[in-house]
Amino acid sequence: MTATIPNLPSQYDPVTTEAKWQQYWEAHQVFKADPSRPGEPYCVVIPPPNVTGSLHMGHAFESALIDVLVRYHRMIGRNTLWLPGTDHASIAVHTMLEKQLKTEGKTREDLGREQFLLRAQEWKANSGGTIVNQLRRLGVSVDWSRERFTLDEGLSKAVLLAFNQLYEEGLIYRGKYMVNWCPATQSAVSDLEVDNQEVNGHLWHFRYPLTDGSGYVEVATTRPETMLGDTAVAVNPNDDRYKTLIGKTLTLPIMNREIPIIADEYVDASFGTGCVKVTPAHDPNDFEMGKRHNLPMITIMNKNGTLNENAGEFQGQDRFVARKNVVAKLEALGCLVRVEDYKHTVPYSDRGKVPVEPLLSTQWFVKIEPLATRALDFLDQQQSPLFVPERWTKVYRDWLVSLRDWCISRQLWWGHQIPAWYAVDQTGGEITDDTPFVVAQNEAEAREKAIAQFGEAVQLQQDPDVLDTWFSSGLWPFSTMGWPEQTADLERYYPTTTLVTGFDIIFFWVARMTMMAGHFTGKMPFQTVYIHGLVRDENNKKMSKTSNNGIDPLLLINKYGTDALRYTLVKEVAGAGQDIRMEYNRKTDESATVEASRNFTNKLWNASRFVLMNLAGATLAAEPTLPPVEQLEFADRWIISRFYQVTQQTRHQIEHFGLGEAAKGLYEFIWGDFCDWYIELVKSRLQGSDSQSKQVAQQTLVFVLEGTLKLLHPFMPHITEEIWHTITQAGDDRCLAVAAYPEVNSSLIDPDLEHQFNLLFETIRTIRNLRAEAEIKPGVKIQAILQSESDRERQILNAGQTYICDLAKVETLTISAETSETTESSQMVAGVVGTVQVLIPLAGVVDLEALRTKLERDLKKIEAEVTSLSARLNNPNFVNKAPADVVQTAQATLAEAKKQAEILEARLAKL
RNA sequence: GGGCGGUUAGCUCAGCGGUAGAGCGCCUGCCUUACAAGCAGGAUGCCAUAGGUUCAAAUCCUAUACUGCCCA
Repeated sequence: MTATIPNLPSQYDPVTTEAKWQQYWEAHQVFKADPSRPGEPYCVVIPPPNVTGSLHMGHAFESALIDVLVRYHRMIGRNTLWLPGTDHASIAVHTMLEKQLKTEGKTREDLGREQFLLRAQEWKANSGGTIVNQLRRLGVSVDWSRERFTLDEGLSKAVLLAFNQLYEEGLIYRGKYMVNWCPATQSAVSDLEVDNQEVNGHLWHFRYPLTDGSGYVEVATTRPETMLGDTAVAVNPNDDRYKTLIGKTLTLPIMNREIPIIADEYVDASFGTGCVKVTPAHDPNDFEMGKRHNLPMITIMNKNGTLNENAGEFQGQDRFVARKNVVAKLEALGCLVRVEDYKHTVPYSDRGKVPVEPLLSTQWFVKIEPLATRALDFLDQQQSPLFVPERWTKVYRDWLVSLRDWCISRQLWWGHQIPAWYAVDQTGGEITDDTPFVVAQNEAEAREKAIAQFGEAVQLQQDPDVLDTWFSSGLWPFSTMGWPEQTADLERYYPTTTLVTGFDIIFFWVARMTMMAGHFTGKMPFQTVYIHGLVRDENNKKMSKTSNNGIDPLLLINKYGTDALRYTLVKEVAGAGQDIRMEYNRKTDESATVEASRNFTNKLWNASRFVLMNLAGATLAAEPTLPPVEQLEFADRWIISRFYQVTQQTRHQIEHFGLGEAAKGLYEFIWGDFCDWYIELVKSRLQGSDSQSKQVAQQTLVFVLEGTLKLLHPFMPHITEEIWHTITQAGDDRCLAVAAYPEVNSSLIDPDLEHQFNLLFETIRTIRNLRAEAEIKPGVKIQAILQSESDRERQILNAGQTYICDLAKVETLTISAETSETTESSQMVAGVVGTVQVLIPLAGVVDLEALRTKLERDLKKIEAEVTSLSARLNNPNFVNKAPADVVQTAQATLAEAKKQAEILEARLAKL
């Protein structure tokens, strides 16, 4: 459309280019979804990062994967929405703020709930945008106009409704159960927030005397202080050693409490002495046993981890101090038998980083079984959702089968406050375990309900606790689209198409979403769950905050560019679901793998420069087209065939989540086929005088380059957008991000042609190799003789004559069927490709010994091939049982190898 | 203890029934007017070990070893 050919700067500059296009896409609302537009919907919701977090390699990796999928589907015409947002990370923010307060010598109680929340909001306002802005630097194609936050008004409404509905259906209940108590954050945490760590501890053996003075039993424990709360000792009913003791009582040392010896199947007779102390209020298994045997449940601990009044003389001591003191006391009483070193697992609080205490406490729970059953039905009857890779299905399934009820209350302030109001006037103005309550969507409704139940004078107080963050995250795929309102978005984009997330979050998040979605929407929230691995550091360690081994993606982005980093991450993911390792030098902030990708961007940049620099006299079309097919030359047809092949492969790979393979395929096409071969093949035409040939080459270059930019765009959005605008002279109104992805034109795919080119390339390589070995200077033009008895080979070589001459620097090329007098000479170096004998005459000295060595080496290789192939073909089992085409290929290969051996032998004979 | 991965060139990893590949690194020669972040050529592997299935195994099966992860 213009005669002025723009020029690109000599080096690609990612920093300014990337910022430019990120601003452009956002300003032009390129990724804003419109439910009223046509096209099959393609929708992804972002796995919401913590609002207060900052970008780490995991986000970069996951976002890169999602962006490839989303950009691809947008380009193939799907009505696409990628919805971004963040979650409020209740415990993380809470502990962070408490730490901050501590440095000021304050507690949250000093501040009060209102002030504390103000502070939290302030903090969120200041640092909450960090991760979102960092995500922008990845160039993700999200719809920012739909950004959501789990504490938003809309999402909070969804949480309220969900809670109320589940409560009314009897799926949420309040009760006194054993929970994981984190003394550091002083909150209950769910089973999932507990991390079992192996520690080198001790096993203390104690002696408890029988009350009747007839002896004693020996018990062992890793937590001696809990003995203060023991209310029984249990043995296995089939354990002959203790059968006679069942029903007798013991006197608990220190506390001098009389406790029974009970029989319970739970006890493993082969472990330790076969006698187990039972502390129902401080151990989950003991709790169950206590319930079975109606044992008293004595809580000996305060919520901050110190012992309470039930611990007698140890009251007020921290649990670990008390542990030492209890042991000392038992020793003084003569009840300590022995102490052994013992490796065992201790549950730690994920957030608090201290051992959790199993504690009997009143909390809110979600009854999981009906929800899990629903999700399981979807999985078993409709294979929904589909996991990629498939093996994660089992992980997901096993989890749903073995779920325990979900403790959802947290004794924290930052989050969704539990919508339950207590009639505190009924219990002396305080919330106790027995205070009656109503559950409602708001205080007014609660009052109405409460008045109906308790009369006008009722005094209400809302539950001070908040909900587990995952309760709101579980609603994410539909709450973000406006649920419970029937919005256009919900109608159009829900259920979402694909969820992309790490396997570490299948339990936390994926299962909770499917359970919640199954219950509230009657559908699975996504069709496919694409599970990726984790990013590991250079020592193969998982990157995490606690190990402090994270690599800041922004450092790499600043150094190599977003496209290079993204491409590296995607390329590495070939074996889907596999962890990827980041190779990285912490001293220099360099990464060889990212550098390689950066080099690739530069290669693409310079190939594009080359194309533009050679368009003199040509016009740039807004939509490049192919030259008329009949004008296409040999090489043009070849690159076009390759282009459509790679188009087909790329589309297929992306559709099947083979993102790494797709990325690698494009790399090979661009660097190998397009740059190393096609550009080199057309250089002489571009400088030549045949104007039609020149024009066809120009047009083909532009066509293939433009199509390739489209193919590559989902992987490297910025550089492709930049180059595309230059070569298509697109104005502000068009952009590559919403251009149509190339379609496959299979009529132009020509495998036979590609084979022919392989022979040409091999011939060129052989000549180059011979030149190098003969130490012919790179600039020197030479004479070459190609001799083959095969008509077809000669035909191909003839068609590619100029290519061979150009690329192998051959001045005089002779292609013949027969050996001639000149070829009989020993004054030439020789090689073989296919059944073509490649000969380069050397005026003067040929190092005959060197040549002989080379030929013998080649011959040896080929003879080995002949031997193995012959052996195979002489085996009747192979010929009879192997598929015909395999046998045929083997025969053809053998024939060729024999011919090659023959040629080499003849050559050797001439020396 | 149960489950799931991984083990292929010096390094990072592809390949997953037809006889081994890439990038980086290494060696040699080149500033050939797109690119030295580059070009051309080259070397390098008992595909962890042992059995088995098959005409044929890096590839499928069974053990073993080492290694990582998840769950108790």
